[in-house]
Amino acid sequence: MGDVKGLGELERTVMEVLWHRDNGATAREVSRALADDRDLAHTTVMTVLDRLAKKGFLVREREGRAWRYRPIATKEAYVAELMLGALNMTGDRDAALAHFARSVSGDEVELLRRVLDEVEGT
Amino acid sequence: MGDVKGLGELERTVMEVLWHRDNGATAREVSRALADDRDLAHTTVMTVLDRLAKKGFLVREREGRAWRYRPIATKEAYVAELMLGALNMTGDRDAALAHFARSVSGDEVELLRRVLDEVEGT
DNA sequence: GTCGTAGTACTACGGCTCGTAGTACTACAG
DNA sequence: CTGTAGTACTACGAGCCGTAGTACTACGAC
Repeated sequence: MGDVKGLGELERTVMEVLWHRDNGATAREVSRALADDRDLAHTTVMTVLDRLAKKGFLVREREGRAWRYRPIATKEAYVAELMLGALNMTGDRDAALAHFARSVSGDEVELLRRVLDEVEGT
Repeated sequence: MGDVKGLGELERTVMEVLWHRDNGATAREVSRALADDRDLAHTTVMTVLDRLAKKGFLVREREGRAWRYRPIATKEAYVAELMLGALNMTGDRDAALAHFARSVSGDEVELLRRVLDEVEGT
């Protein structure tokens, strides 16, 4: 399992677009989606999509002459993996985990508790 | 609150050394500590320490003519902050958090539960 | 059948970070 | 006064990322 790479700003923005739609998107679609906020050359978007695919964040499959890109993991999985990556960086997972648990807000403590209960049932 | 920067490989190694001792260390001490594993010029270590200080990971204070460097945060705090950084990257903290909670091992679920209980008491 | 349009692949370049280190200067010990 | 440890400052090459151009292809419209 390779280490979880952080993504760049634009890369993350593009991932965001893909995460927001079921069924992925073509370069053109991503381009259009970003057109409102940012003024990017179409090829820029294509390059980024290509890199994301090479990095293993996207799969692409043919759709006519174009490619349709799909995220391999959900955003939540990605974030969770980043978190685990950070956690693995330490020798003392427990200490770090404890510290983390104390850093989340009250509501989230509630949420965590619920999820833990649910996991317990497994 | 700036974003949590990831550290480079060597930077982390150096932080590791500092985290492993109370009371920080001088450049020379870090140099010596690393001498076994890596063959680094002394100035390299100094540069790294300097950068870490500039990035806000270390404080330094005079000790004779030398500087003594001390981590500003504990390793656990750093890791926790990295995790929170990842978590903040998402719009849906809850979903990510839930996903994360499901990704930790059984023992850690136990640990988390204990910590949560403790927090509750606050 | 040719012309525009959308699509692809490939290449490129500048900025920033990081690993790595040299050099030049200073201050204290013997 | 000379070596040694220390500092500050500068540097350079690799890699990543934002950004994009160019050159070529395939399909639809006329």
